[in-house]
Amino acid sequence: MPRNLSEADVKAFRDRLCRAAERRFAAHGAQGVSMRQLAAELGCAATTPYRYFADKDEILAAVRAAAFDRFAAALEEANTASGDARAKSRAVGEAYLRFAMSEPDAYRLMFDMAQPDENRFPDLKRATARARRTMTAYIEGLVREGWIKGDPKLLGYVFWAGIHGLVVLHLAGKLGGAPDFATLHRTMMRLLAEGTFAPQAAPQQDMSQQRPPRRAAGRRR
Amino acid sequence: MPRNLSEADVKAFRDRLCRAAERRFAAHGAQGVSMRQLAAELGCAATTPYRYFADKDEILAAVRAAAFDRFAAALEEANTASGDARAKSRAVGEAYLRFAMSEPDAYRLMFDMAQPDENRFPDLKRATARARRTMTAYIEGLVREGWIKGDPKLLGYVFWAGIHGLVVLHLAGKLGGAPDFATLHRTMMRLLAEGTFAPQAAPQQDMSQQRPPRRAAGRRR
DNA sequence: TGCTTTCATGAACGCTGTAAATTTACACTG
DNA sequence: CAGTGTAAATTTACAGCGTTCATGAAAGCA
Repeated sequence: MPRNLSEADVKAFRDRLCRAAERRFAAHGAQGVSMRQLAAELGCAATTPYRYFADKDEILAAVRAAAFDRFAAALEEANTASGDARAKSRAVGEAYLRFAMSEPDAYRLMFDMAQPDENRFPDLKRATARARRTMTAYIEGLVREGWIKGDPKLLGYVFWAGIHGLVVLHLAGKLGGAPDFATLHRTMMRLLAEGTFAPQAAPQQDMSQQRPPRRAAGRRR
Repeated sequence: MPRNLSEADVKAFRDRLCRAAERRFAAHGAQGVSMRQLAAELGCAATTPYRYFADKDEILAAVRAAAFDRFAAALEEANTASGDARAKSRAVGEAYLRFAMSEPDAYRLMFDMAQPDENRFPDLKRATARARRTMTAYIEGLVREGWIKGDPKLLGYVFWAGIHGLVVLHLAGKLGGAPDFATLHRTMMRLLAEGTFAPQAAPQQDMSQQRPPRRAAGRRR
């Protein structure tokens, strides 16, 4: 019988490769990294990784799944913050931004990439589901405690899209730094949260009819 | 003197190539299209395009600039809609979404791509500036007429990020179609707009202190 | 008709991801 | 301990990539 890789050996190699891949993906983009470079860094032949991964896409998927898991872990940890739902949501929001800003490449790897047929990679699917669950969970707490009002699922997507939009525009350098990011983020959150208390418009009726502009009003507080 | 390409000839070839490139970029992604394929479709040698473009990136930049111009034109046209600022903003918002949904690849080419050193391509820079100007212009109208309240520049970025976040998540298939997109978009716009009338929080004071949850209030209307 | 200059081309270079053939090295058997 | 079978690693090879450069074709002027 020949030598046979133990499960631990396989995991060790895969981990080593993923670490190298993530660093290089971050530096040069997933597509600016070649198998030969990766192999050289690992000190093995160019084709050796093919015993541990089906192809380059599978490496990318593994790296993305790892990023999703780190992201989810950060959010889950933040969600254990003491205090009411509002405090928790602040902590989670901060963790979200902290991750996006400190690991922009990982963030891009996660959300700024439409990897085709993600179903090929069950582990990636699991990790994305975990991250998503954590992200939207805290919205339910906010609704439950009355800090915002509305359908948690709907609001979850809207809040997520709002933050995500800011982050990707920021990471792409499209915000030009005009208003600083913290202001943008605070404004986005404040508008969305406060907006949930506005009376729901009558669905689909002719809202575009003339109606006098309002000039603020001051609700309360 | 030898034959000399007229300016019109150059423009004709560039346009022809850009049309083919855009179609193929849309179908297979900018990076899944090779110069050889492109040249084959044009019926010329693989290296002929290099007389008209410095490299593949310049082709991409030209295609992106064209997309930005079409996008800006659509928004500008919508901005001439009759009615007050609110009607205009509705028209512009619809034009934005219509473009994103009917030409998702062009949208991704425009916003979902961090082309390095865009300054290399002045025409691209011009086209992006034009699109951005149109996008944020209508916010000023809304503020001027009192439909929303606040700093137009800040609000412009926030509204843009909100829409953009929804669109990219939708295009990336990350919304799962749970709430339909129209609902998400309507909600986002409503929350942001109504939120601008909420009293501004006192800046930076300890807002995370306990404060009783509010259970709606109903502002007016 | 020739000369000159511009444009188009084909060949070639150094890459890429990866399949297939080949070599290496280990664990077991006689 | 030598021998052997086979998993693992390497080498080789291929098709394709973006791009450069020497070469050939065509066109205007003398």
